[in-house]
Amino acid sequence: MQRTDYCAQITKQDIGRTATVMGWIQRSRDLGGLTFVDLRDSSGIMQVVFPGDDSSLAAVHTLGREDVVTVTGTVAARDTVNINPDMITGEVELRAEKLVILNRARTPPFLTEGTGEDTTEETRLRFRYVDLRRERMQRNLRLRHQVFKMIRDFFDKQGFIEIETPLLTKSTPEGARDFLVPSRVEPGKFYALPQSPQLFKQLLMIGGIDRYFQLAKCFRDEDLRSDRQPEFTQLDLEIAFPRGKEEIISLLEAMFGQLFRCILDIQLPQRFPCLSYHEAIARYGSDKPDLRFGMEIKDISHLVQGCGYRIFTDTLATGGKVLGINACGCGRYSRSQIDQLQKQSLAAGAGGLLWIKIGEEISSPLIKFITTESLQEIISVFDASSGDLILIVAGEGMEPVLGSLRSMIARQEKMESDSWHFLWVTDFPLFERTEAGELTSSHHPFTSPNQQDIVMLESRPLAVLANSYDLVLNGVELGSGSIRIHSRALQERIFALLGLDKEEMEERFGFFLRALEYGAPPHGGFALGLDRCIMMMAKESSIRDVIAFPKTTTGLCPLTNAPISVTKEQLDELKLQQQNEKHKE
RNA sequence: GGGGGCGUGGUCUAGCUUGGUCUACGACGCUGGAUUGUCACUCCAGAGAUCGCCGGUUCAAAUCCGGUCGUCCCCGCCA
Repeated sequence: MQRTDYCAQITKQDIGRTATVMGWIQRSRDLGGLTFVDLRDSSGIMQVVFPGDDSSLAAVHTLGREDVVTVTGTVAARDTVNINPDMITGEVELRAEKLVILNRARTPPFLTEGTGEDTTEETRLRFRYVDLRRERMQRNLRLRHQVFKMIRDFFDKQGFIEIETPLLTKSTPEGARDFLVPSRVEPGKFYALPQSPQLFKQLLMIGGIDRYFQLAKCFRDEDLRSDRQPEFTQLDLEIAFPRGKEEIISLLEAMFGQLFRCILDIQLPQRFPCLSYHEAIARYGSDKPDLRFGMEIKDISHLVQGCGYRIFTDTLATGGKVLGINACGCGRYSRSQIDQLQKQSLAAGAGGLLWIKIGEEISSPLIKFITTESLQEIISVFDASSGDLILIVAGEGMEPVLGSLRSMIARQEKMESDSWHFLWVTDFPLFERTEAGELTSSHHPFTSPNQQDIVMLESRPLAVLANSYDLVLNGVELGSGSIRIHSRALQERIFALLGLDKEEMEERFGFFLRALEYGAPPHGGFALGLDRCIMMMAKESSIRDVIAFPKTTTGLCPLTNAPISVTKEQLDELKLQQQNEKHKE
């Protein structure tokens, strides 16, 4: 028997016709003389009816969940009273005439109905092949495919070509920890799996590829989170001779516009708003602000200048600022809820948290220290009214403290509306200072500085801005890009500032520096975390729900049990020795 | 590297605070039977658990303590 139809595609138009469907038993309701079976395939579910008087169909009584069958029968209309409005195929049913059991299934560890909330994620992953049958996972994987396909088509139309870059490549000891692969032919030497195809795509530009993209697998050996996996997929792209960052920005806006319109039926604005890094920090306390809600940071330094309150005057005297946000509607917060906010502020690095609660009357620890007029001025700056709570922090660089309070409150107060706020963040500092006091690239060392800042690279490196752009959606960083350095001399200056001497430069990046000397065109590009994008489009809270076979937070695969020990022979072949466990200390 | 939550039949869970009544609750699932319009079918009967693992305290441990493993969340980390 050959399949003629998919379950959920059978409609009233097919009534009277013979159909053969194949799939899994979702559920069967055996009434004795009459049996109903919900049959599921990749398209969905339809009801199959088995009459009791046909002995050739007697096997229906033995069917269990997830058994695999093929059924031939006649499509029939259901009587009006029997129509199930909750089912896509609820107006029809298949009257079975022939049943073949293709395969029996052991009782599954969980039901494939529902979204999986009724079992643990570990069990879902161990039996992923069963878990994937549920509608939610089928939908997510289909969405993932649609996104991939649409991206490929989009960039193809824009003149890009997809080129694969090596997975066995060279460790560039900067950034995340590499996954290493030992070389058999060169004992003691290792390949690294790419953290991104960064250098290869730049080499492709130098190689005369005008527009490159790749749906690239990337690997980073760092601790995992609900939005991080050790291997993940990024949309990597690069163009030669760009019309500045503007060209790349508008390409991505067009791409997202199409994705959201065609896949989610959502119309995005043609242009996404843009904030400079400094503006983002000043207004939202974050370089990836969530614009689904307001609660902007306000500087009230000028209002409290002469108030005489020690904490304020001391802060202002040492160059700090007095900043605050208005937690709208949080005026009802109890002492312990405010304590919670205070704890969060201390954890985020503030010396303390001051508050003004506006209710029937105004209560605040500040009342003793500042005049009623100043208090009223502050309240009006925040546009606060009864029921609001103003949170104030004093110090230097306190914006991120308020940023973290801002997101904490938004989450608590459910201010995160069901909307899509894309945002570009540009003009990041090219460098930042590590704890050890060294300079490090805030993006990556191939990012070009703003043209006019190049003169102060050595004199005031922290003031140099990068020709870069991050894309943020609802407070989540989706990706980042930049116009790259295409001159060897400038690239070497950057490396030198990062503390690399000539020898290290040659060893790590010699091949690349050389390539820059052979006619490297100006170029720039972008890298976008696709798993994260798809997670958000699917409204999932974990990246694992949009990846077919993800790893646990400890990097294990409950399905295959990877990673596992290898044999002595395998290690010998690679000239590797296992360190004795006892030597760990 | 650090902090926190969780671990009890196939699955999800109650019990743990205050050890004994636990011969471990319930639901779903499973097995057998009945059942001709169900769609969370219904009804009857039944099976199924070394309470993650190791050790300690105690007359007595699912329960208290220590360790360990697994898992999830967060900080660090993720150029």
